[in-house]
Amino acid sequence: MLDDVDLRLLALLQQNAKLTIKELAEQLSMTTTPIFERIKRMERDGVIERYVALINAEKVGRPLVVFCNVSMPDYTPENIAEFEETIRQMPDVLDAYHLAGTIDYQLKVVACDIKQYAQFLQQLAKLPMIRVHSSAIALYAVKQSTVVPTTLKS
Amino acid sequence: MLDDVDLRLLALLQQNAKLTIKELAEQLSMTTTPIFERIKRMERDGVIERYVALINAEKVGRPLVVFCNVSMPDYTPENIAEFEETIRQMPDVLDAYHLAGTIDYQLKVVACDIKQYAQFLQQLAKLPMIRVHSSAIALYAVKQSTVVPTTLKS
DNA sequence: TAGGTATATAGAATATTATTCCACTATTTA
DNA sequence: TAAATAGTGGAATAATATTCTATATACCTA
Repeated sequence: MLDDVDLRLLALLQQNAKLTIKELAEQLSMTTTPIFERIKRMERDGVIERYVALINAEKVGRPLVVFCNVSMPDYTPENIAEFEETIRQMPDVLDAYHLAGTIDYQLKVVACDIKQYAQFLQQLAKLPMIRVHSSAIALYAVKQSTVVPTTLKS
Repeated sequence: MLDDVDLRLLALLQQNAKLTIKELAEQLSMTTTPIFERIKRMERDGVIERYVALINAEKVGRPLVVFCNVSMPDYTPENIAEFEETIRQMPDVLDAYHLAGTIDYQLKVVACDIKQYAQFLQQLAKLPMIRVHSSAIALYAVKQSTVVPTTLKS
């Protein structure tokens, strides 16, 4: 479904979505027509999901990243659906993964400071279907990337 | 440094970087000139770091997300610098945070399958300055967002 | 109060880019 | 061989970004 040109195109667009069709074509040694068509096809097919601006969290007053581990003792479909929907609607939770193992969920939370994170935890604690297990504060980000590798292996 | 209009502008651009100046101006009930200037200013100031395409990891053959916890028993500046630089150069590691606590590091890794993740772990195991502590496999993503909240509190 | 600064409106001109077409070519496949 | 697929090269048009100018407004300060 995706050939080598597609994958290299995705690599470029993941690094910089502002590259023009012309620049992309040059870097891939092709003309603009097929590049344009490939991009549109991948947008249509959902390979490219969206284009976004990445901003500096510190500069908008969110310097704190905390990983919050949560378990769900009563693991029912209703509890799962309700908890996950609640999480999706919390803007401070940037990422949330359902994990295999005893922890069940890991939430990546951004906060202004510890005090605000404490408030966040209180919100979580109100949810009856989960138990907050532990929080791990990030000292700093070693790496923060949105670039999914497109070449096989590494 | 950032006023309310800036923050609302950032909220829009974080959702969809393809919005035109005109559309942004309309949504903020302003004219195009100040919107254009505000964006350029925030790009210059590093508030907006970059524009990227977000792609569907599954559709490029990376359906697996694993969180890998690593500790560094001999916590020296040299070991820290070397390990972190190694991590930055591993394309399968999308995110890496230095955590407060016993775990030290958490890596978010994307992989094609468990077999490839095993190979990744073997690569990590070669690094003499760290000890791989545990891996947590993500069953699925409840939420995946790059949108840092720009309004105070939540 | 008067002047200066910063930021907005409104409109226009130009440059750049995206988007859509078309004719033609090369390669692969049925 | 004929049809289908994907590319080249070029061109036309529409949409956008970018740069400017003139003017208005609010706010701060001397």
